[in-house]
Parts: sequence; structure tokens; C-alpha cells
Amino acid sequence: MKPVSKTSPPGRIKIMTSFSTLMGTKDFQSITIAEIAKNAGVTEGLIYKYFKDKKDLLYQVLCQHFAGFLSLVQDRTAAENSCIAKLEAIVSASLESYNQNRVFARILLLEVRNSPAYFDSCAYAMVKKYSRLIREIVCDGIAKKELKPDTDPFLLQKVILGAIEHTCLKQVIFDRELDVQAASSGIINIVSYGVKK
Amino acid sequence: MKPVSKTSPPGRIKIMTSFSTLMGTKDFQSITIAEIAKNAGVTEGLIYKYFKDKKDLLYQVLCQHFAGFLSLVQDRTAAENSCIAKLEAIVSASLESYNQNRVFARILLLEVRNSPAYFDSCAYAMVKKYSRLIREIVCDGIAKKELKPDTDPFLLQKVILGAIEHTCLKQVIFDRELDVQAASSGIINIVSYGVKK
DNA sequence: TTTTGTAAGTAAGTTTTACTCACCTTTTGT
DNA sequence: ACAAAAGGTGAGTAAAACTTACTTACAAAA
Repeated sequence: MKPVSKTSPPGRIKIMTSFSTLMGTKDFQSITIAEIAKNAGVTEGLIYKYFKDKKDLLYQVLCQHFAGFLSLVQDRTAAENSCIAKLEAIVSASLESYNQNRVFARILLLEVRNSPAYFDSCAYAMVKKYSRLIREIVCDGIAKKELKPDTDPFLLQKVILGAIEHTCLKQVIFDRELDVQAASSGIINIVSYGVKK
Repeated sequence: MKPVSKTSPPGRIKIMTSFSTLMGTKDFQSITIAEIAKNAGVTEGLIYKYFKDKKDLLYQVLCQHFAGFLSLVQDRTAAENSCIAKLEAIVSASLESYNQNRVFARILLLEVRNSPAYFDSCAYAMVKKYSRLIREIVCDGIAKKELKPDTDPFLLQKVILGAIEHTCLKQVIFDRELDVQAASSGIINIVSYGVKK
């Protein structure tokens, strides 16, 4: 079996980009296999040579997008020293990516979580890496006495991830622009210092 | 045209409860109309007498669940005086409801947001009420100098809602129990005082 | 009491769409 | 050179969502 590289079977590439393009204008459910094939200039049968089913195509496209996203996040955090600065880097890099790549954001935030198969996909494996990264930064911050010692790393990770997602959710759904800078510094401010007077 | 009450057409009730039950064991996509009809003891055709399509059935079932949830949240917040106490009431009531009613939680958090029609449904209208309630409490807290004056009500609302959802997401997806008390006080603690030492 | 109009419910289609399978064609390793 | 494997095709299948023409129950008006 030949390795599946980023450029190898032209058909595979065409199918994935065709699908990605279609996801820019409509939701997963209303995109048909016939449409994907026609748009890619291949036959329906070929799609099933490279993808188990329609959802597998979705997961693999997400996986590709997420790979780029994850390495961006890793680079940005590595460039920062303090725990808070690292967390702000994650928040802003995430919001920036979701803002710039709406297809990626819509797949990740709206289209995959509903089916069990997703949680066995390579895309979800990357999501786990991403959330583990946040948790590790938090743990490190506690160890270095930058964060309060009673902070629950799991809970804080969830609060940050939830904040990121919900902050851009409306913009992603209704295709509106997001002020990434304002939102990320706002989130970090709330999480760092709290809102109570 | 007769009014559609909570008990009126037996068929309608049977369809909705049948669907709700099925949602307890499998996801929306893999539930078929035939299955719903058989389980309810009615014919497939009847479903389309009361519901525009399969998704409309989903939205109406969510709407019913959400109505009860919303009034619980309203009651709990009305019983508190301070802004922080009201917010904690919202967080704990939400987590409690999601923990107890998994069908409701899974529909709301995983199954509806992917299709545009949802945002015109009566269910989404209630979600808007719910998030507006949070925002109003925040605004009130700022006005009463309980919260910092530079707090952005929209952003804080999103952070809280995101924190709620992400905190129970894993538990809802993988059907695990959630420590509602610990989670809600943890969230309120982070949002109130921050995590920075 | 009969009529009549409407809501409740049925049963047998139709159509769409994801998916399959048997078959060609091109490339590649030995 | 040639077998084997990968790339690609096109017609066909099955299942599931949705339609439509129909019947039955039932309440209020005449």
C-alpha cells in the first residue's frame, strides 16, 4: 500500500478541496456525495476508495486543518515565557484561526461532536493534544507559583476552552467578523483577575 | 385550527415521547422515522402531520425540555440577591439540569447547532432569553458596583456559558456523572477572583 | 337527527442519497 | 516484460425521508 502524502493521489486531493469549498457555503448534512464528486471532477465511487464514508471525509478534512492549527498554537506558546502569556497566546491563536478559517471553525465547533465515530478519529486525537497542552501550561503555572495553588487544572482548561469556543460561536454561525485582540485580552483578563470588585 | 396543548393529540404526544426515548440510546442521525413511528405505535405519515420534518420534531422536543429548564433557572436566580449568587445559581441549575436530563443536554449541546433552521426555531428563541438573563444579571452587578466597572457584559456572558457547556461536555458525550457542586463553585471562583497569584 | 366540516390517522407510493461492486486503465517493482 | 497494485469509472442497490390520496372519528350547526 502506497503512503498517503499531502499531494499523492490527485483524486483524493480534489475530493478534499471540493468538500472544503462546499463547506464554505452550506452545512455538512445538505452537501451530497454527488455534489462533492461533480465539484471535484471525479466519480462518486472514487470517494469511497479513499474514505470509508461521508463522515470519514469530514474527519480527515478536519484532521488536515487541525494539524496546521495545532503546530501554530505550539509555536506561539513556545515563544512565551510566563504561564499567563502562554495562555493568552493559545486564546488569541485559536480565535485568530477560527476567525480566518471559517470552514475549519464550523467543522470543529458545529459538525463533528454529534456522532460517536468522531471520538475515534485522528481529528479528535489532535483535539486531545490541544487540551492537554493547555492543562500542562496550567500545571506548570501552579508549580512555578504563578497561579493560585488551589487551581484545578482540568476545570481551568475547560473554562478557557469553553470561553474560546463560545466567544466566537455566534460570529462563526452567522458569519460575522470577530475582534480577536479585544476578545482574547478580555478572556485572559477575566480568568486572571476575576470580575468581582 | 385546534390549539396544540401539552396533552391534546395523543399521536403527537406519543411521537414526541418515542423520539425522546430513542434519543436516550442513539444519536439523531441514526434514528429513523420508521423507528420513531413504530416505537410510538403510529404510522410514518402521522409524524408529518405534526412536524414539518425530522429536524422540526427535534426542535419541538428541545423546546419543550428548554421551557422547563428556563423556568427553573428563572426561579433559582430570583431567589438570590447578590449578582455573584445569581450567577452561581445559573451555573449550578444548568449543570444540574444537563446532568439529570442527558437527552436534553445532548440535543442542546450536540445535535442542533449544525443546521441553520435551528436558529429560526422556538428552541433557539428560548436560548436567547437564557443568555439575555445572564447578561442582565451582569449589567445589574456592574450598576450595583458588585462587579468591576470595565467588565464587558457580552464577553462575561459568553465566558460563563462556555464554561458551563465545556465543563459538562465530556460527561454528556461519554455518559459519565458530573460533580455539579464542585464544578459550579469552581467556575464561579475562577470567574470571580481569577487564577493569577 | 342529519349534515357538514375539520382534525386524527392510515397505507402505499416516490424520490433522494449514501454506498457497493464489477470492471477498466495506468503505473510500478522485479 | 509482465504481474500486481493503485487510480479511476459507471451503473446499480437499498434504505430512509418525505408525499399524497384516502378513511375514520367527532363535534357543532341546521
